[in-house]
Amino acid sequence: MRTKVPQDGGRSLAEMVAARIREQVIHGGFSPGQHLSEAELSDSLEVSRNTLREVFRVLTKEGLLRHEPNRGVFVATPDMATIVDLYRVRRIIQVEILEQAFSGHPAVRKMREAVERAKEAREAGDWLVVGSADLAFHGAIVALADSPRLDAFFSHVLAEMRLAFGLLSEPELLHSPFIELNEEILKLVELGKRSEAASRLEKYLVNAERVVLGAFTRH
Amino acid sequence: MRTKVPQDGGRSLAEMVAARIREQVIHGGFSPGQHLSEAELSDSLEVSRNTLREVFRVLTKEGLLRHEPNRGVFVATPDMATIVDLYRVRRIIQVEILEQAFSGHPAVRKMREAVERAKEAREAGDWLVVGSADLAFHGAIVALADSPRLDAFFSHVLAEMRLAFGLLSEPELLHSPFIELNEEILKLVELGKRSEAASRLEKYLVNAERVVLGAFTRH
DNA sequence: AATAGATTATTTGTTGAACAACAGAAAGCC
DNA sequence: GGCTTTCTGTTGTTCAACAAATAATCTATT
Repeated sequence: MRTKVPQDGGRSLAEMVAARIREQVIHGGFSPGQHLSEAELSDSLEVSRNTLREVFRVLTKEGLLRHEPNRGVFVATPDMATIVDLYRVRRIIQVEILEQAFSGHPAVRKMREAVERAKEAREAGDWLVVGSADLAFHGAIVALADSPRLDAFFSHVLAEMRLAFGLLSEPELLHSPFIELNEEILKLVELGKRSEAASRLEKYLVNAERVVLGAFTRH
Repeated sequence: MRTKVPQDGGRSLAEMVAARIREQVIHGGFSPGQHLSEAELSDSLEVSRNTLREVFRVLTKEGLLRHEPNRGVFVATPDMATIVDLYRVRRIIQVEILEQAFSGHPAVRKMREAVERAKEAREAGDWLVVGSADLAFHGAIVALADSPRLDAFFSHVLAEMRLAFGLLSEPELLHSPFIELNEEILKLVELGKRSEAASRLEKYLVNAERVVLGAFTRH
């Protein structure tokens, strides 16, 4: 299947190939643990092997691929240890950020938009959009800290979470129960009740971790 | 100056070239903002341009280099915004980790070793080692969280801090006053007084940020 | 039938040359 | 001096080649 990456003014080909593969990894276009052959993929994407290797280095740094010297590159395989670590990271970062949040911050608007979008998508039964909105809500929490480094790091965390969620076939179970909770956290932030919001978020994360680990166990 | 990277059993050439350049960036072998010419550097390191490009992608992701499409790669230039963000990241991550630390954790030993090493190096007047020990102390704090992702992220934070410190010519000012404070934090952790340790660390970070920003202003 | 060792095939890691595209510098014109 | 055009140098990408490492296959032994 030849799928040449179209040119998008301004962006380098490597960037676009990276975006393409990132998208495919996150949305299950490759199997977990799948080996990505340089020769095959460069052929099907119609790019040179060297360009693809640059892309592999970048996506490996983002945690979506795993590079083993002399053996090649594999799609990352989130396992239970991954889930545990991701939620640990989130508990440390998100909770602390919320403890220091202020309600007038522009990112609160993004949190609100994400909650509304999730509710609409739930009515329409579009669980993929619900999931995206849920994760966007959490990215917006991190954006409260005004830290480009934390934003970038957390975007990798979210990408890995999407990858992990993609392994599970229960989007409704993963996201639906948390829409009301997100709204509650949002309201607390809007009211300036930071400690309560942080406490609520921590409970949410502990719960969500349990749910996700449970779903992993059933696989 | 031709400086071929020696072969080191098992590691790929790209990895070793990355390590070489990382070392040079951190220790001031290049000027801040310096443009790194692919042609020149591949020639002087005696590696192919393609290999070097892979390395550039990796180090760019680590924050040590800045890649501008079609213009090339430049050594990162920590400015005051960088310092502000790095300390913000540290306040969010390190303080929260310390709030949850337990005194029996193996990383407490690393913290202790770093403090001892700093004290010895201070006696010997070796401020570079004092600085490394100080940063290792902080890496050990993060290691208390047992999170590979936070460890990796923080190692980049530390590399950027080293780069920033390298711009300043006052190692004594940057590190000496904090050896006793590190020991105090260590003692509190060893005694299980987490909140006090966290509070102490927060004050330290606020102070250190001021000192570093002050030194930047004088440059 | 299972295992170990040898051989073969495939893939990755690296190189170097080539060329198109882009950015910056230099030259020319008003 | 300012603007435009041309030139130069560098980056981005491609391709072909080859060495090294790993995986797959085959053969021999128990």
